[in-house]
Parts: sequence; structure tokens; C-alpha cells
Amino acid sequence: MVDAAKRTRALEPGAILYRQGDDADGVYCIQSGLIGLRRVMPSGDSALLRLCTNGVTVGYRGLLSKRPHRNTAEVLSPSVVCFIERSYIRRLLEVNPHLGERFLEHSFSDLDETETEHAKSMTLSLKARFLHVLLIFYERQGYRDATDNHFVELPIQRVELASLVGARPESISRLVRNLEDEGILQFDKRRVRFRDMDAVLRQAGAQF
Amino acid sequence: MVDAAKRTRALEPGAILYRQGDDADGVYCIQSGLIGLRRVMPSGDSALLRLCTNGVTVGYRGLLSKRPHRNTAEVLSPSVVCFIERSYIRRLLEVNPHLGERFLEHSFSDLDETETEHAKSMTLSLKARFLHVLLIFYERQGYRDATDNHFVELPIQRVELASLVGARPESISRLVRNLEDEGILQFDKRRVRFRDMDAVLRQAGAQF
DNA sequence: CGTCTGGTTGATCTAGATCAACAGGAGTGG
DNA sequence: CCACTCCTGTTGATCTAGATCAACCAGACG
Repeated sequence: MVDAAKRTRALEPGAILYRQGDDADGVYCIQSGLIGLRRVMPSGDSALLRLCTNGVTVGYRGLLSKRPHRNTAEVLSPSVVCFIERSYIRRLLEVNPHLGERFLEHSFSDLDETETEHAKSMTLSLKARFLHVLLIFYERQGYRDATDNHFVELPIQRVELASLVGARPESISRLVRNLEDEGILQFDKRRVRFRDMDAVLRQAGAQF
Repeated sequence: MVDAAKRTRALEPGAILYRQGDDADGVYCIQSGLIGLRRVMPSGDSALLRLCTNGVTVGYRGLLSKRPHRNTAEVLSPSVVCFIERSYIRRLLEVNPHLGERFLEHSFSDLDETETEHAKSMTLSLKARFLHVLLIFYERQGYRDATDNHFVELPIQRVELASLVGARPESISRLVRNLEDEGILQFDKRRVRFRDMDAVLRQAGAQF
């Protein structure tokens, strides 16, 4: 019964959970890894709207609003994802009226995040926004080495990084170069070292 | 009883329903007019995130999530607004469990709108975004004259128009001039005439 | 009248886009 | 093992949308 309703899979980057425009047939609970929600515009270019990690559920909006998914959910780094069927969610909702509130909270937090991102994209420079995403990754995945230096391994490619802040990959390249020249960051492939955390916080607009 | 819990007022532009950071003490139901939700960034500059009109309720997120309001709700054109007290909403929620779902739907639609705006701000040009807001106003308030020309009366000032698309007022001025020179729009103070609706739709990115 | 507020205009500057070339792997296939 | 192509990222040269700064203008209003 539960076996039929729940399915857990390991997925590689590039895999698609659902596509913008599809009807929702369940929700996806992210056990580990990184999922990106992407919106493709009629013009053809796309924006990476949100990143989702451990413990986050995606696809619930399409399901509960009974409308097609507005975004495409795409695996960005190797992930383990649990799919839960529509019918099973329905039963859960009947049995546990509390669950509805949980979804409401989830929706509120998504709304918060999206509003904040939108406000930032309207007011902050590319540099500030880029530093902001680096800091978010650092918060989630960051670590320190023996000599207490701050590091993160970025889980996504440059193109995705660019699409996340609404820029072109070339601009990210140049920005990275500047930041290295300023001596506040150091990049080695996907590994980032924060050489001057204060400068980073300052230039990010210091909302941390 | 109800008199104490509900209060309807007429408000002039500039009035504030609640401020970003305030605790929520109720929700505001907009009977008529135009309310803007604004986010002020730590840097000091602000973005107009959303416009709300007839029949829309604002402030419910702060109330239901028991967190301070994230945005400031400000009257943009003369409005009639009904305030409903927290305690009253609570009672309604107990009596009518259906109301929770209504809020969930509302949150979903806010989320939809914000995501779409965010995606647009990341991919579309200022011109396209500006035309888009003009079209939204036209959808809501537009009319036609005797000879079937399309018109709207913009309910807000240039500064707000600018803040809505994340631009400076000067840029809006110049953009308006261009659009007039191209002959697709004509502005007289706050009245806009659509001289070539097809061109407008085309240049807006045609998501209508 | 002056002063204020909202809007326009001009001159200039710059962040970021665009276009094009190139470089380093990582496969893949002979 | 080498040659080939694909894929991601970097770099250079150039272009342009939009910001910035400053002046100015018209209407409202005391």
C-alpha cells in the first residue's frame, strides 16, 4: 500500500521531477541533494527561481491548487527524492487536518523567499546578489579547514549560477575574476575560499 | 461585537495600513482603490512588490505566520479598506475550517504572481516589463472611447511606476518618450492611449 | 509671489550583455 | 594510443540599456 504510494529514487543531475505545464500527480520530498525550480519564459530563456534541499517538499502547489505546475523541477546535484502519490496525500489530508496548516506555512515561507529575491533583483547589483548566493551555499554546506579558513564547494555549474542571479555566464566569469583580484574570494574550480568574510558580508548588502 | 472587530475606512494616498516589521493585529480587506506592498531594503532603497485592488485581502501572512509583516502596505490611490481584528479572524477560523483553505489558495496565487514577476525581472527588458504593467492596468481599469480607442488612467505616479519595475523615474520618462516616438502609445499626464495594441502585446513579450 | 512636489531633459558614465574566439577536460571511437 | 568532438568555462572587444547627476519646468499651494 505505502509501497505503491511512495517511491524513493536516487537521481543524477539533469533529471526532471516534473515539467512546467504538467499536471501534478503527487509531491516530491527531497531527502538529500539539490533540486532547482526553473521557469521558462515564452521568449525561450529561463530563470532559476529557487533552490531546494534536504527536507523540502516540492510540487505541492500544483497538486493542491489543481493547476498545472508553474515551474520545472530539475535535479542539480545527485539527489535522493521520495515521490508521494496524489491519492496518498489526499488520504493524509483527511486523516490529519493539521497537515493543511503545514502546507500553508510552507507556502508562506516560499512566498517570503521569493519576495525577498525579487526585491533584491530589483535593487541590488549583480555583485551583491552573487555574493548573497555564495553566502547561502556557505550557510548550508560551508566548512572550515585546519587553519580556520572558510570554504564551500558549489554544487552547481556556472551557467546555473548565472541563471540564478539573472545574468550571463560570461558576467559571472568576470565577476569571479574581480572578486579574486580584490582578494576577498578565491576560486578553484567549484571550490570557493572566503579570504575576507567581512568584505563579503559588507558587499553583499549585509542582510546576514 | 462585529462593530468592534471590523472597521471600514476611506483612506487617501500615502496612508499606511501597516509597516514592514510591525506585528500583525489583523487583516485588511480592500473594498476599492489601490494598495501597494513595498519592501524596504537594508540599503535604504525600496521596491514596490505588488499592487492589490478590489476584493483582495492583505496582511494575512503576518497574522497567520505570527511573524512581523515583511512588507509595508501603503495606499496608492484613494481606497476604502476594511480592517478585521485578529481575534475575530481566529474565531472565524475555528467556526469555518474552510477558511483555512481560502487562505492557502490566496497564498498560492500571491506566490504565483511573485514568482512570475521575479522571473520577468530576471529575463525581460525594462521596456517589456513596463508595457506589461501598463497592460495590467488596462485589464483592470481600461476603457474605450467612442471611436474604439483603448485608454487607461494610470492610478499611480511615475516614481511608483518606476519602483514597480525596478527602475529610476528618469528611465521611465525616457521610455515613455520612446514609446510615443514609436507611435505605439500616447501619454497625456496619467492617461495612456494605446495606439497600436498589437505592437504593445508583441513588445511586452506576448504573455497575454 | 516664493516654495515644493512631480516630472522632464541633457550629458555622461558604467554595469552588464553580446559576439566571437579559444582552452581544457572528458568521453568516444578508430 | 591518438584524433575527434562535446561540453564547460574563460577571455577579449565592443555595444547598449539604464543609472547617475544636475538643471530645469509647470502646476499646486501657502
